Amino acid sequence: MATGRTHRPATRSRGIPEATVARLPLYLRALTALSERSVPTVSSEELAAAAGVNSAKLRKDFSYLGSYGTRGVGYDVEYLVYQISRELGLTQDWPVVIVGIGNLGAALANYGGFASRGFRVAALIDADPAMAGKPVAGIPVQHTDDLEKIIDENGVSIGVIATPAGAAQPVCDRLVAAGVTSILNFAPTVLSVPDGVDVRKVDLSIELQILAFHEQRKAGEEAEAQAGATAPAERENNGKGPDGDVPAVMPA
Amino acid sequence: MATGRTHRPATRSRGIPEATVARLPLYLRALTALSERSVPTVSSEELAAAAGVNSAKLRKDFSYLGSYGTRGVGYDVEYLVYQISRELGLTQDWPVVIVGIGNLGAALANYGGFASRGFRVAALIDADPAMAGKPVAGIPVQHTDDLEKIIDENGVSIGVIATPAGAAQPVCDRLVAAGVTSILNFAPTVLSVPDGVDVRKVDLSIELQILAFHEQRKAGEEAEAQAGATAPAERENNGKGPDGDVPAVMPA
DNA sequence: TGCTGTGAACATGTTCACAGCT
DNA sequence: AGCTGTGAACATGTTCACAGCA
Repeated sequence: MATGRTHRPATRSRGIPEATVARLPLYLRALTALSERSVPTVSSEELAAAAGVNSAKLRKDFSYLGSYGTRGVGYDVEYLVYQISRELGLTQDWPVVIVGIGNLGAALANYGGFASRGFRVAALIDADPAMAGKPVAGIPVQHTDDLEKIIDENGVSIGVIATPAGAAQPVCDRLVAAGVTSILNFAPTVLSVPDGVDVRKVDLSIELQILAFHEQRKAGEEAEAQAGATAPAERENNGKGPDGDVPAVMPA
Repeated sequence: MATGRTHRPATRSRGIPEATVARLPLYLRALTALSERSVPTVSSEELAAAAGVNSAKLRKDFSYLGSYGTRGVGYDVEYLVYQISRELGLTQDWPVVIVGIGNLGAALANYGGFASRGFRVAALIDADPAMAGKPVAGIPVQHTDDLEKIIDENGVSIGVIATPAGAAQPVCDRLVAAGVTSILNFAPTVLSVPDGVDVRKVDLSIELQILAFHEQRKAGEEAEAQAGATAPAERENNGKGPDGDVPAVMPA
């Protein structure tokens, strides 16, 4: 998914699996909480529980970063916090712009989790002239016209798109043209970007739909269990044919 | 993640891979757009492009649902829309509650993508008495005290948590106790739930951190390419110790 | 003794390439 | 001829189980 690029050929492996990268922030959060409670060391078992994964996975994940633990003891909390932060690139400052300051954009601007992790909201951008100058989360909203200038002056390489679906691709194109190489997209659209640009998508309704799928399956299992005995081999219809039950057409 | 549970032991397979389930909403969205433009059929190639995946994957995904295409022709748009909707459980109505009506909760309440997919926001719930009665997205906010009653009266099985991190687990417990079996969690916490309850997590800052990782890697590769020669085998620093920069503090 | 670190077995997911139907 | 549907090869991710170090 839009992510990988050329492998690191020379030097050492440095190939941290994508699945591991996705869990590092989780570990980091758990470790930060321990750090605040001044806990000096944790075992893989304890930390795994706090992060909601199993300990074998956690140890394997950490093994990709290096040998940061001590056998018979566990991991030094502060040291691990530092190593993971560095690995994730959080020891540097990442200026971020948020484009589209509606409900969601405002929520993102106010979200504390960004600032505390090295992300700095450098600017808020919206297409509505009425918004211009209005402060959101203490930051004045700027107009889309100045997008390129803003990106350039702040050295922004990460952009967040929280516009309506229709505006997302044009905004994306402008961000990329202005030099942004990583995009977090909240608009319900597939963005197309040139090679070398990473896109991650967060889609609220997709998550709900996945839940609905499992929810439905639970209900089905109950019914099945009640009915006793062998379930009726799944709606037979399946043989194909635009017949079957039910006409067609979606809600909308 | 948090999703799977006991495998279906008996009966027939009906095992749609999790990865496929996660893509069905994507296909559905692309198909709905085609449907609106009254396009009667699509090839796997076209649909795959619209959904941002490759065509082999799409065909494999559909093959788990059944043989819904026509060789030499493609897929009937309306028919597929219906089949996927049914598979995802979207042909039925899913009442949903949103707990925590801050910026994010309000954004969710206003989000059009829910209503258009069979999800109905049955209630908005917040702990702040000052919010009670205030309408958000046309729906009056109710107080947390009535949570159980609301769940019960509306037959809610899906809950969305958009509270601050600290409130998430208690809210989750109450939702589960009241009968909710699927939870979409926006709070930056690991929720623990009993068996049989599904949790999906959407974490804004985690996504940014993953982007930062790749962004950093890009920068590193450039530098390396410029500098030529072997990279300086990992910052030696930090022989352990509570030095480091390391910010700290949890989101909120 | 008690933990980490990791090879090896297993499970899941993706891609290829082509047989088979329309 | 043109497309779907799918076995088989491959790639990635997870879990097991234990060797090896503190």
